[in-house]
Amino acid sequence: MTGFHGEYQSTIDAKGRFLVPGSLKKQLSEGETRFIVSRGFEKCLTLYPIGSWQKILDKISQLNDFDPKVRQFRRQFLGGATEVEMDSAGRLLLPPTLREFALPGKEIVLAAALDRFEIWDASTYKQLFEDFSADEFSNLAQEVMSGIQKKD
Amino acid sequence: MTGFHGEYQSTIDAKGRFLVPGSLKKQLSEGETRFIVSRGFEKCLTLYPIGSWQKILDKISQLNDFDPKVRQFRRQFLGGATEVEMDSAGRLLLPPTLREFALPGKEIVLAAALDRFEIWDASTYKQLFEDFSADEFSNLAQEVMSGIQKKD
DNA sequence: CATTAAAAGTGGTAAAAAGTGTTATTTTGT
DNA sequence: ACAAAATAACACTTTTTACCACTTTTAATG
Repeated sequence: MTGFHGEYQSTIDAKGRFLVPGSLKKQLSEGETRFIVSRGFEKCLTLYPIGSWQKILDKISQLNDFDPKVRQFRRQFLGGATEVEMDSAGRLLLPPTLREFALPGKEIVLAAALDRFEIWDASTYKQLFEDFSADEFSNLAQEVMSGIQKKD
Repeated sequence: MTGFHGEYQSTIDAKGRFLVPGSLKKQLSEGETRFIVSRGFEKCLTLYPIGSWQKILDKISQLNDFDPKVRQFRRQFLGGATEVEMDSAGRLLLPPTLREFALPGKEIVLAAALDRFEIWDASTYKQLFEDFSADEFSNLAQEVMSGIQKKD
């Protein structure tokens, strides 16, 4: 089953680590301790269990790197993608360049996103919802979901 | 699997050397200390482990060298390509011409790019991401990943 | 040429910083 | 209240940094 769910808070310690919340860990397979962190599309990071990442990487490595657009995309997407592993206490160490990119504060939010998680700065994340009215939400939902064919 | 990952910072010392970060070294095979550095397509350098370089070289040598365009490409691509070897302390010495080409400052970033690394001036690299909106990114992603065909 | 001076390259070391692991204490949920 | 999880504090190891010393190469000069 590859659909994560939930929204968790954590804090980054003095060494740049954060504790993976226990309730999130329960969604991971036994011994699933390795991840890839990378820049997200918005000002957040993305946390891929190693399996989810591999699928994406396979696709990208088939692209033609002599195409400048491919290179630009690759840099945005792959640049920064770093493997991290939970330590004995269930913590993850974030690479400095990525922390600078998306996590100005110590408080973070881990939000499930299909087969991966997004890591947000807590206040940035909160802002996302405050800036977004119920109406806007409803309209967006309609727009986005209308193109989807129902499966049976 | 030859997919490098990660993004690392380093600094060039007075003699033009930089220390290969320990976490990057872990991704290299035992005794893999020789590399080829060359000009990248954009304002960066490319660092090929000797094996990755060989693959590209093989491709290029299959091109028809009686075609003047091929010869021009070959010169451009191979020109500047220099072999470098890690010293006893795990440092790499950069050829002056290449440093002038892409690395104005002392702070650099090494970013994984599939089977090789790109070496960027730190502030140039940071700029890459700051100048790039989430919208542009997702458009590019869509374009590149969906068959690569769409032109305008 | 031979000699010297300057520059470039190589290697090593000590101090600082970063990363890792452990334990104890507090908080939380059941 | 109890067990599990989160926090905080600390000790220890490894890596990185910033120097310094030495060798080799290059260039320059008499």
